[in-house]
Amino acid sequence: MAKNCNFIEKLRETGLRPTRQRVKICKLLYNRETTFHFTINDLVKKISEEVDEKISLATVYNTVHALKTKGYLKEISINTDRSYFDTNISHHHHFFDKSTEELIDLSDEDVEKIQIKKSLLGKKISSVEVLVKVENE
Amino acid sequence: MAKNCNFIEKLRETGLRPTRQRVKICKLLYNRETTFHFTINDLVKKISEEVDEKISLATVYNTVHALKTKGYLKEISINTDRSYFDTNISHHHHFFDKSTEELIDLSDEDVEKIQIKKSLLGKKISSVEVLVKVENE
DNA sequence: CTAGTTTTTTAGAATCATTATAAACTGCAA
DNA sequence: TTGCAGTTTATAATGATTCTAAAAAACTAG
Repeated sequence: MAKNCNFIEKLRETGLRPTRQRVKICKLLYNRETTFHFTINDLVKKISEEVDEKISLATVYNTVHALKTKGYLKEISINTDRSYFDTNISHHHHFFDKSTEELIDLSDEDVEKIQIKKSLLGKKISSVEVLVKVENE
Repeated sequence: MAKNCNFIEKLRETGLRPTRQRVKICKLLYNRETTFHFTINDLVKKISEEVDEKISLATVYNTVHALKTKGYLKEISINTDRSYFDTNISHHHHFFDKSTEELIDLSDEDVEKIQIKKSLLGKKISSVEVLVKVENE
């Protein structure tokens, strides 16, 4: 789902009906230069500012969840009180700025390859994620 | 706070009054062979099984929070719906078994040193944590 | 030891993010 | 255009966590 693409087709391809609400949310999320890191609250605020139609809170949750399930969004766990989502779905890591509570992408190449020397019997690795917390100097 | 130590002294040293409830919780958490990974819910269950006195939920939360603040517990963010805590406060990483929802320690030596090639102006790194999610093969 | 002060515990209420519900609505295929 | 499965919606429910205010316990000084 790159910039300016046809969200209607994209949604349809993955079996999500391109409803008014979904298309509007997708435009907000993906029609932008850079990746977008957000909490549900951020997104709701953005909708109320930039969308000409009220979208109910439940729909925002439903849509974000559907996009996540279809692989269009990544969920990042920073702390317990709320979920962060990331429109960048490529494999990458994150900085989390404790001062501003913002997430910043760390591309895969920004982190030296991670070697895990231990393995667990009967288990396979499904993901390796690095979270680098930063604060003001 | 190693195995079998005197919790009364330990607590007092950090300015926490060694109340009955705190001492009992500390015994549960630290009087064991291996490190303990738990959610509040796990701990409450353990208390009801192994402690001869009811400890109110608010006290469990208060105590865990106080121990965390004093550096006796580490909080690990895996997902949004609940907090995990770890009695191992040394620098280390984690496996998270998606099948059992269990945390497993990965010692610092089990992970090849992590090099972050990018830095943020005016920010310093306060922690680098690796979370390796695993699932059944 | 004891009175007085401070901290802690407690049950229950409050909060906040998220999920469930069930009725109304909509996209779409026939 | 019609019918129905998929969606949206307002609102209620949930569940983890935090708050509150009163009672209890721990400490301190005399």
